[in-house]
Amino acid sequence: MSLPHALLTSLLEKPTSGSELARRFDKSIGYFWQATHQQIYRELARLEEAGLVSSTAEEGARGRKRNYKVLTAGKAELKRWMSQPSEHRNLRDEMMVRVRAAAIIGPHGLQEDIRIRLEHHQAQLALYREIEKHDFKDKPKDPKLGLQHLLLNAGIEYEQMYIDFCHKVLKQIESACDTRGKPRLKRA
Amino acid sequence: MSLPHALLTSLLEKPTSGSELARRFDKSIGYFWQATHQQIYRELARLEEAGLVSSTAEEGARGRKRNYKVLTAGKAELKRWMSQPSEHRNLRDEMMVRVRAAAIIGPHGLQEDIRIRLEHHQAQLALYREIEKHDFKDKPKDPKLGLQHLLLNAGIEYEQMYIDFCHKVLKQIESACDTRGKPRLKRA
DNA sequence: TTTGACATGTAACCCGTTACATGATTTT
DNA sequence: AAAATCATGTAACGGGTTACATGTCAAA
Repeated sequence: MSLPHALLTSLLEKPTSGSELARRFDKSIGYFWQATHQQIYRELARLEEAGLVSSTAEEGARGRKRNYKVLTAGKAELKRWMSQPSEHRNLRDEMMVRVRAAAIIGPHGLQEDIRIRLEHHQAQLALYREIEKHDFKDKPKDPKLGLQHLLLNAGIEYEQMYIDFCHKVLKQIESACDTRGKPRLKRA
Repeated sequence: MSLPHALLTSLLEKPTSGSELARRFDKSIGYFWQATHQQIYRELARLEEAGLVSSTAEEGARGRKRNYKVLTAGKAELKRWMSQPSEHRNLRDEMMVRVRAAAIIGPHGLQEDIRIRLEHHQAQLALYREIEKHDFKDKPKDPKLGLQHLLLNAGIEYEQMYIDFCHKVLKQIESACDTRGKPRLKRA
């Protein structure tokens, strides 16, 4: 249940509207926690209902921009949440399942899929590096930015790892095909 | 939608019952795709309904062990799925959200949380290494195991990366406290 | 034969997703 | 003023999770 707290964090940094939050979620926090605008609106309504945030707009002002800001209770809730043990989420990656399947029944076109993923992760890596250059390289050691820089670096390392993994799998599939002339298929 | 295909893969490797699959999912495939026994039973029922697997048990034999095996159509479906582009899942990690929050309102007990996570990931890493020693070290280069070894290594590298990240964050928080005597808090 | 563990199943809930609708605002 | 766009919202669905229920089998 991180979404409300991600929103609180984002609103604490700078009060804004739901649509703006949705856009901001494509960056920064969005690298580790994504949300569609429907989720965000739903959650903002709940947060307001719970008295954790307030918005500048009368009831039922559909279509008009609402500006949200965090109330004291909201900040308190965020602190409370921070001091609780976080829920652990395991890795969950469809491609890994496919690699496992390929180990059983052969590649069956997995290479193409991996190449697509490779492109995506390479693009993501390039984006992160661009952000790093733009946001962190000039300010040598602002301690306020330290944690955010660590987050960005975690993203960078993750992408590098993923890219590396893709290359290894491609190489492995290729070499297995070379040795045996053909991907291993147990005939049904 | 990987669960049915993960089940097909697992059943192709060795036909078994739902409960056994649930147990096996705690290992191997389970490192990258988890499922509770309810999900597994639900999905097995669907797969049988769709004619992709068959089970040894008359209708409505509740409580009695059912042995599932993959039918030809099931294997075909798995191959079809493998040649389709896979869905991309972004990272989604609650701890990262907390680190981001800590960058805004200060640590607030985050360190303790990180230490718990550290222990977990260290234990996971140790487990993976144990598996590697047990399953892969003696068989130097069985090409059939190549992909599975790569998967295991991906898990190992991921855990190492996560552990490393935790250490960095702890260090950063600590040093920030040293410099300023106290974690930076904007008073409400 | 009763107890307890095991195997399967039912039900309800919440989050995340998708499709779409409606009110406001800006552009032409 | 009509059209396009923006901001917010409603509704429905599916996967994943949790709690619990029921039937089977083996051990005491």
